[in-house]
Amino acid sequence: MDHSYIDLDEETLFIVSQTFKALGDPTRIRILHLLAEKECSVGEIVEHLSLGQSTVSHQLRFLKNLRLVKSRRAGTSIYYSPEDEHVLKILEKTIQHATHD
Amino acid sequence: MDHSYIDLDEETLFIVSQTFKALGDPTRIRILHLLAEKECSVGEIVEHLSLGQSTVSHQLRFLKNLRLVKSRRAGTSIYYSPEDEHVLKILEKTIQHATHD
DNA sequence: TGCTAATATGAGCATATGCTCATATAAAGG
DNA sequence: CCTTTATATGAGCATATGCTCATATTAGCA
Repeated sequence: MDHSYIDLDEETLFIVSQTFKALGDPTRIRILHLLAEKECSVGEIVEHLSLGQSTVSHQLRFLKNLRLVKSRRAGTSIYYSPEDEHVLKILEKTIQHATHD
Repeated sequence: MDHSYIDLDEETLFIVSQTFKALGDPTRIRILHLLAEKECSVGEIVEHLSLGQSTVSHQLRFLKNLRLVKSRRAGTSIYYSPEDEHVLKILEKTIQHATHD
């Protein structure tokens, strides 16, 4: 029997699974897809997507911890935008794929 | 305020999130990554990845329901291989991305 | 037809996830 | 400073997820 297959190391596995987990939730997909179109404040996300303020804040923290979004302050508002181009492209391509099939 | 943004429809959201959820688990990533290299029977997956037989069977059913893998019978063994090229490419690219950075 | 090997399935359990409610923090303006 | 507006955070709860154990199913073979 052949045992030459080299498994993925634990760190790679962790990074990759975390990344896809981030994309595996409808709320986060909606947020990222919106931010792909334009930078938004928390309040704008809440309005556009009809979500609770707390929900959005929690999910943004999640996405920020994974460096998928970044933020900047403008007065009392905080504006979010995508940070990881690679992940964003994957998301948008998969949405295209799901839509046009 | 501008409300012209068009949200993703529910079905697209479901398909996309399900797809990424499938890739969001280390065990399934390992299985798919192995199958990307070569078609394997359930027993071979169990051996290569040191997983429980039941665990592998359950995850394969999950992946098959999403049409990410297909199977063929050969005697008492059942051989699995990837079915969705698009998803497989995304996985492999993301692994590359995580590895070489 | 029994027996064995390979795979599938269901129940049960522990942990993870995502939401809501309430409250905390932070900045701007009077 | 004090209030208002915007955002963040923590606790609690319901559901989802992934594993293990036991058992069922299926195909090959004596």
